[in-house]
Amino acid sequence: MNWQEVNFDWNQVRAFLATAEEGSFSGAARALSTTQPTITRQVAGLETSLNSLLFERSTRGLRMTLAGQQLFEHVREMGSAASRISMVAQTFNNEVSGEVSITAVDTLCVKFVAQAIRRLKHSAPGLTLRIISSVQIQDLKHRDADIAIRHVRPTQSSLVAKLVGNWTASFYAHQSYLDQIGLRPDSADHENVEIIGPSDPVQFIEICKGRGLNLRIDQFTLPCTSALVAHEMLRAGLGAGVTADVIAKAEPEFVRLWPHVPPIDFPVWLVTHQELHTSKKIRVVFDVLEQVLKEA
Amino acid sequence: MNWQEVNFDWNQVRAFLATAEEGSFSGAARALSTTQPTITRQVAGLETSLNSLLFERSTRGLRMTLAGQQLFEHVREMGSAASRISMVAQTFNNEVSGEVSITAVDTLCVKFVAQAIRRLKHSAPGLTLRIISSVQIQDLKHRDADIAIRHVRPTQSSLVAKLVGNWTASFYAHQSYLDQIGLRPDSADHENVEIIGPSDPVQFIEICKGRGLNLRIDQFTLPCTSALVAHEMLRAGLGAGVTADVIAKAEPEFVRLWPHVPPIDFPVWLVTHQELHTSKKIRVVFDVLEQVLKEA
DNA sequence: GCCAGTTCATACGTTTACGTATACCAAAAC
DNA sequence: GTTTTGGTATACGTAAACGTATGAACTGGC
Repeated sequence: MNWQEVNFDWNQVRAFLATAEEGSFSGAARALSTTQPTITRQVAGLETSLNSLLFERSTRGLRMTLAGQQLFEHVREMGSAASRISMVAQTFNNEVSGEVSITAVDTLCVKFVAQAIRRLKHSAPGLTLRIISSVQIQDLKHRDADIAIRHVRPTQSSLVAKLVGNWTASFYAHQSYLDQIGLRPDSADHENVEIIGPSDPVQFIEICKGRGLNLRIDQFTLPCTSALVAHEMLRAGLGAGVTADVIAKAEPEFVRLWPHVPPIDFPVWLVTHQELHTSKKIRVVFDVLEQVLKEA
Repeated sequence: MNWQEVNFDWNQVRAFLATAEEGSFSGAARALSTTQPTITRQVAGLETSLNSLLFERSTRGLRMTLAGQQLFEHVREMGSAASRISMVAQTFNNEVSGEVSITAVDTLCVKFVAQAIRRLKHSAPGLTLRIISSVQIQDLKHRDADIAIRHVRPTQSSLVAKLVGNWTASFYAHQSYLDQIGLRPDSADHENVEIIGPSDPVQFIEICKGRGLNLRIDQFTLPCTSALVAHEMLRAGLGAGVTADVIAKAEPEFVRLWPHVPPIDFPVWLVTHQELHTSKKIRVVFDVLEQVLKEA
């Protein structure tokens, strides 16, 4: 390594990375558990070392310069490597204690992750589980979460994934809703059914059409961004919607609709970072989650 | 980025990298232009943060632990990214001043790099050229040099290379040596000729055999690790040896031997890092070197 | 239009990390 | 055997970086 040319402060690079990610000095300070003047100083110091302006400052925030954008790519790679360092170091710790974070769709969090936590409370009492129920996919590569439950096969080579099941989902409605609109469970009628569904129904309509079910866009009267909210809407008898069969079977009042429509099947993947997979505490949680999901 | 988990000091990682590369805290301190207590502290701090011992200390030096070795891989990648940051930042500087380092076999340094320097002295007076004449190939990726003259096509994708010539090399000896051993220039006799050659002649003998010249290993009485030293030995009339024709033709007393042996041909590549190729000052030197080498 | 909640910039006292100096140890050179 | 030359560890005064406090400017809700 030619340290003559690489003579800038690496912590200042870290400040730059956090600032770029958070969009402000103050935000970076919060993320790094430090103060805004420190971040401001560090970024200014890096700008001096590299002899380039990284951000244009204004009273209402920052804008990255062209130079900053070009450097950002490599700065992010530095951050990725730093992330891997912390993960590999985790590996050396054989104690099953501390925190493990899990991300999944909220309905799964409620049912299966809760079940996993219950079991771990006995077998690994020192463990704290952080649940990140998120609609958008969390970035495992940068360690936003340790373990994820996903329904598509991960493509990144740095992740290890295990297929723990192939589940199915069907249309359901609460008995009270059927009574209300006067629909018989075995009826194929779907003209006047209101659908509780995703906020962007276009793609969803296509999937249904492939299965012989033609829905109109105006039937999607209750778009929900959260699957858990959608589930509660179903239970409240406000319409019909798609639910995983394993979840619906726990609700005695849920009635499956349109038996002629074949269920939608989807895989269930348990995913973690390859560096973390050898960590004892991650492994323990991973294995329990696998067990719980396979039992479903 | 999850800064909760990546909570170590990045400068301490830099200290670890330098220590691992240099093999000692003191060496790392010299490389980073700081002091040994600082490096010792920083590495100790990293060991605390990562909760792993990185080096086993003894009074006569260090030995990296298994944990250190496993982490080193990612630490090095962090260093590579840091290196790229400095290179990209160079790019923004449009002034043709400062330092540019060139690495090449020493004979080429003497003849062509010197010629390039002479031209640059007029066109770019603010420039300082550092010449790294090295037998082993310098690591351009980590910026041990900015520009290299090589005789094999570089394989690394992060390097840009330009073919500036296809040169030939033949056997030469000084007139005085021929007089001494009584060899006629057009003679095919090579039984009693002493060869000034590489320190490891086995591979070299194979190449000669392929060209119809059978040399014995005991003829290599003057192995040289430096091409420049070998050249001076030739000039001093101590034996025969292979020299690039473009270099030999500047020596009026050099006589080409064994015309029946076809010349060895080899490519001449001018190489730099892809990130550096857009830097103004690097570009200026690169272009002059290209010009000089193509004229040869 | 005003006020609460942002943002970045700046001044100043305190803490932290650095460099100097030195002790100590082991292997190589004399 | 002694000296030289490498290395790490530790103590302590100094200098650099940090956090607190505060100011100025802009946004958005009321």
